[in-house]
Amino acid sequence: MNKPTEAELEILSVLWELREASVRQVHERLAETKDTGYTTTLKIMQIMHAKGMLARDEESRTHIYRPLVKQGETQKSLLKNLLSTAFGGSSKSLVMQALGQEKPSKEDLDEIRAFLDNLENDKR
Amino acid sequence: MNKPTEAELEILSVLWELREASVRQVHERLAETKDTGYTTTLKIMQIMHAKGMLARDEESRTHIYRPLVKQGETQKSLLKNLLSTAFGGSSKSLVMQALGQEKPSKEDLDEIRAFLDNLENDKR
DNA sequence: TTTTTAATACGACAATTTTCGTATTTATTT
DNA sequence: AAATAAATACGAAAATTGTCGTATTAAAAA
Repeated sequence: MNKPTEAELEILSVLWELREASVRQVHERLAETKDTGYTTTLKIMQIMHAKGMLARDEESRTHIYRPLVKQGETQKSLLKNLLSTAFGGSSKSLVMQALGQEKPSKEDLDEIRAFLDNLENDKR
Repeated sequence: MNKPTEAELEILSVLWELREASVRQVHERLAETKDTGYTTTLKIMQIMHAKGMLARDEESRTHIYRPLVKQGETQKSLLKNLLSTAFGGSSKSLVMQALGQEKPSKEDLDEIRAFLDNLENDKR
C-alpha cells in the first residue's frame, strides 16, 4: 500500500477515531487545527476513495466514508521509514525519544514493561 | 524549525552520521539505496544550505557540508507529528509498535527499562 | 600546455500534492 | 412554489518537491 500524504494522514486519523464520518464531520475536526476550505477536504477524500483508501456509502445524499487502510499497517510502515531516516535504525533511541515526549500513565508504563519482558523471552 | 522533506531527511541522516561530508560522499551513500543523479543531490544540498539547514565550508573547491539542525530536535518534532497523526496521540502504542518492529538487544532492553523507571520516579 | 576529469551554479521541467472556484443537484425552509 | 442552504463533482491553478541538463570553472593528468 502506498504511503499516505500528509493531508491524507490527517483525514485517516479522524476516520480511525470515528470509524466513519461525512466530509462535513471530518472537515470540522480538521478545521480546529488547520485553516483550509471545505472543498479541499472534500476533494482529498474523493481522491482517497478513488485510490481505494476509503469506502464510501452513497445511500444518503451525504456520503459516509470509512477507512480501508488499517491503522496498524500504516503505523508500521511510517515507523519503519522514520526509523531508518531520522533514527539511524536505532529503535532504542526512537523509543526513548517517544517516551520523553510525554510522560505515559503508570498503567501504560506497566504495559510497556510487560511487553519488554515478553519480547525478551519470546525468541523470534 | 521547518519540517525537512523526505529527500532532505535522507541527506541529514548521512550528515548526522558522518558529521561532515562533500556532496560526492553524501551522494555515494544515497546511491546505495536510491537511484538518483549527482546533480540532484547537489541541488538539494544547495537548497538546504540556502535555507540554513546546512553549513558549508567553501575553502577548497570541493565544498564540505555540516548539518545545522540537531538530530534530536528533528527527531522530536517528527515524532510529535507522527504521534498525533498516525497514533492518535498514544505514545504507548507508538512505543509498542516500534519495539515490535525489530527486536532490540538485551542491553537495549535494559536501558529502556531503566529509562522507564526514571520516568516513573521523576515527577514532572 | 593541452586534454580530461570533477566540481559548482542554476534554470527549467516534471511530478506530486494541495487548494479552491464554480457548476450542478438535492434537500430544507419560508 | 420559490428561495435558500448544503452537498457533490470536477477542472484548473498554485505550491511544493524532486530531477536533470547544460554551462562554467578549477584541478589533475597526459
